[in-house]
Amino acid sequence: MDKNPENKVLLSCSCENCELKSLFFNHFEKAELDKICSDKIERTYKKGQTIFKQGDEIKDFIYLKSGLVKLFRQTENNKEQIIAIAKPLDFVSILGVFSTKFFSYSVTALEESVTCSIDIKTITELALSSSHLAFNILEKISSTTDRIIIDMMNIREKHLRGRIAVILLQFAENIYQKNEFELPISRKELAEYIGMTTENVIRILSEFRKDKLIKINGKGIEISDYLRLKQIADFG
Amino acid sequence: MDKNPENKVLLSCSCENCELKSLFFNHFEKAELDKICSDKIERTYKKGQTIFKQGDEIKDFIYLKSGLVKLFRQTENNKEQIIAIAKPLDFVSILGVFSTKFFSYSVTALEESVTCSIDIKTITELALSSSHLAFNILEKISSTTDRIIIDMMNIREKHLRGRIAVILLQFAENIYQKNEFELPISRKELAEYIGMTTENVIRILSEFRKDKLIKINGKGIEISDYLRLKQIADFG
DNA sequence: CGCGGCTTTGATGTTCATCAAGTAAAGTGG
DNA sequence: CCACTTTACTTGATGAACATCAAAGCCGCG
Repeated sequence: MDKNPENKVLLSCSCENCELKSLFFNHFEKAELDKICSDKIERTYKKGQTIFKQGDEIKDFIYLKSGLVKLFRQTENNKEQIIAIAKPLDFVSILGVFSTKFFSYSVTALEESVTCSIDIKTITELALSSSHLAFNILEKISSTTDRIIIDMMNIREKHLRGRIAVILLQFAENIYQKNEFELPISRKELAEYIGMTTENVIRILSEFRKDKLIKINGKGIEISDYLRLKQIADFG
Repeated sequence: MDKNPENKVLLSCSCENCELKSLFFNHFEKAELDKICSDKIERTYKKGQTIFKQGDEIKDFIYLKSGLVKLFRQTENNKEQIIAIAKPLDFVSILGVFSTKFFSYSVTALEESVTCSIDIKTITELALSSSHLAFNILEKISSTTDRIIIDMMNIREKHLRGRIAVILLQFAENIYQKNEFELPISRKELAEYIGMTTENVIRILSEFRKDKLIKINGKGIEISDYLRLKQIADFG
């Protein structure tokens, strides 16, 4: 490639300010950074828009710059299951991204979101030429999928009240870092996330409200009694 | 390949014949192979023996040369959950192996098994110096954890009969490649694997026997009506 | 407007866990 | 090797947890 004045190139593609860079690109050679910078594509999605669909060919390696998205899959019986919710700086393409040709799940935006895509061939080539990059990707993808597995096993052993409590605390602690937040998903999606029915999600949220554990205002949730909710989450 | 006098060194540590080598060590430099060869430790475990325990420090990168092992974890409520069953050439250290200091799960042998361990520092150094190795480990670990996630989600949406059917077919197809096999785990462990009670595992196995889907002889299972079992597994 | 999707509550039935009790098998120490 | 203990296996009865069905109010959107 031709050598443009370096500053200009970097600034023009805005990678210089990308928070993700510090996360795992910190071992990059200048040349690699330039390559990614010139190849990467930023895309903005409105709430509800599809980023990719189950069955789509895997062309890009994608991560989330800002916003919130859900990863979900369609079962044989045509029901949807939410696999995970990704927040800024999470990788969105995790499952099978380097080992299969097609996505086994879909991703849609839960709020206005910005993704950054790098051609899968480019990132593969770079990973094959930079062991640090490969290793950092390995670390990041592994810890993400590990988290998913452990969370799923934790949820599985709990009764419905425990599941709801766990998921509310997850939103409060992991995603919003606040005791008061707007649920980014519907009751139906909540049900698909933790393996129960919509009706029971609603019923148990109402119970929690009556028991003064939380306040509900549509999608707005406020955790009023953190300790008791925590107890229920841990099995009470 | 190259038939030089150094073959002797390779033969002496027996890596030459290790099937795993072809799986992901195929890009190794000679020096790397020698390093692994001299550092690796093979260990034999009898049925029931512990390979490592939840909470142990992660000192080694471990894969299974022969035999069969179970990966399981202890929940807060002191119950055991089986995460996966690993067969020869599977990695045994998958969750958190490069991102945490302590194992979040235990591994025990279900039958006489041989593992090969490589010091975690050694493999990390090698991965950091060989992008091919790092990339191959990434591919292998990812596809293993992906498989676990998808299987868990498939199991979750099924009724108990479907779960048992799925798991029996998994043993027949993935592990033994035979319609007749000895269950390597107890009814209790089967229950811990697919999230149900021991009693119901037994009940449903008995139902399947009465319905002439399978034959049971203690731990011996024979699948008599593959098609109907498959239908139940896929939801029938 | 009215339509479809989301939400809510109640009533009903099914699936499943729990409890109990007995048999078989497998490990243990004298 | 046998008595002993423990662990695994099995079946039935019961009740709790949960899904399903039904009906009505709500909200956003074309």
